[in-house]
Amino acid sequence: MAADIPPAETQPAETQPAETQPAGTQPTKAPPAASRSAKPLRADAARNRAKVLDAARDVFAELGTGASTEEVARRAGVGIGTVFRHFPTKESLLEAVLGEILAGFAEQAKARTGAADPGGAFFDFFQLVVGESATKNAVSAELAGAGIDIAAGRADVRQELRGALGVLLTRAQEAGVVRADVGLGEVLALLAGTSQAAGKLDVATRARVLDVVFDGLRSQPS
Amino acid sequence: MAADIPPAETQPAETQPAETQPAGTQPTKAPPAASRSAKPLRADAARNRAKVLDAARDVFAELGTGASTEEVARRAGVGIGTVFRHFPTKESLLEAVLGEILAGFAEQAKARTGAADPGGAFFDFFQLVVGESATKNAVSAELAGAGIDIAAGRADVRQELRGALGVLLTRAQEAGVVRADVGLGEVLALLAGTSQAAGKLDVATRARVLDVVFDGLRSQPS
DNA sequence: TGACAAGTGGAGTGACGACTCCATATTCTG
DNA sequence: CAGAATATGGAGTCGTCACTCCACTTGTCA
Repeated sequence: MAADIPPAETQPAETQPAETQPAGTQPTKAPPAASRSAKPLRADAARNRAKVLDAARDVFAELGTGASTEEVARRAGVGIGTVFRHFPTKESLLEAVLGEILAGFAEQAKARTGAADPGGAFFDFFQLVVGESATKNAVSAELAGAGIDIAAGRADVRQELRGALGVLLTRAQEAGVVRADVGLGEVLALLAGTSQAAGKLDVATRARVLDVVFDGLRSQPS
Repeated sequence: MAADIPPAETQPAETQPAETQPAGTQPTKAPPAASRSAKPLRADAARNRAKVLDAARDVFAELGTGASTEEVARRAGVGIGTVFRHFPTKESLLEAVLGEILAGFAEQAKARTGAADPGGAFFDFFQLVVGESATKNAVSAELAGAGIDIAAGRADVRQELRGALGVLLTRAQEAGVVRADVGLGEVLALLAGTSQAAGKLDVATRARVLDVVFDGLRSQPS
């Protein structure tokens, strides 16, 4: 479960190299990157784009989303002009970063949809997200807060996440592990809130908080 | 002190959009809180200070803490100079607003410390804070997030809140209603996280989220 | 009531941030 | 390898914001 979010894969021009999809992932929404229609992007350009995205993730995580674009450029080792060439707006940069993070989560969720132990898969994923968010602090704060609206452009990614998490949740409920009266909305809220709070907690406290939330989510005997 | 808890708010919500108030408007809480020891403060000055604080609360709640000081001045119906006379720094303004909110919570918590039903008092307070925060949205986001550090100056108020909540928690635990293995830190994190998440939830979902958290906090039979 | 301290408003200042422009550099194509 | 297409960096523009300054108004007190 120590699966990191792969920071690689910045170039969306290709379809998933390999997907661990044990069962029934329909090609319904198959081409996720299809809409990136136009240009092949020159080699150095692609490289720089990736550098910027990487730097942006770090900078925003560290300094908050209020960090200046210039700081991102500096950290990426490129000029501001380059940053703006790839992301015409600071907002679009934020959106891209957020999108990448969400995509990572979505992938992790999907990888678990076929797990033998639905309850374990659900809680495991929940914990993973909270853990990740604790590190990426500021970004996830934004993720949990207003930032998620900013990322409205990545509606596709959000849908993907919601879908996968929905499956995880349903299966866990069908297995009788998670109480039946919570929906995706509640789980997402809990996930966001817990992630948000986890950021400034030590591991032990975080574990106890998670324990409380998990207990609340479990099917009650009564 | 074991009196009834008035459903009253932290502050009477007499929000009026008008900026130039007609004669006969009672400013909320003319003499600012308490222990403002030093200066006698002229009558109109006190009035303006209150207007600014009020406006600031609204503005920051509505537009986020990024809202400009000028907007606060406008909303309060005073000049920017006046705002800065009372709060020499934007940060100090934020601090004052946050301090007021926290003080309100602390008061509510204290009012419940002697309640006959410790469990009820604890959960009731928790719910109250979450509900308030949902309205005051942006401010509480800040409260839950980095903003709480900004308000470091109001350490006294924070301590007060912690103290009162601590009593509430302990009593609820002694009554066997709340599980014994959570501490103030966990509760505060849960409170902050839930408040944060509650902001953009409809009432029904919010209620269900609270239900989950409360169940998690309750003493487990196992 | 008059005089003085306290308070006020808002134009002005300096800093900083997002975003533009373009001369120059790098990659690609035939 | 030449030329076209693309991409780059960073100085410069424009707007906004926190905060200052001070001529003027208002409250207070003898």
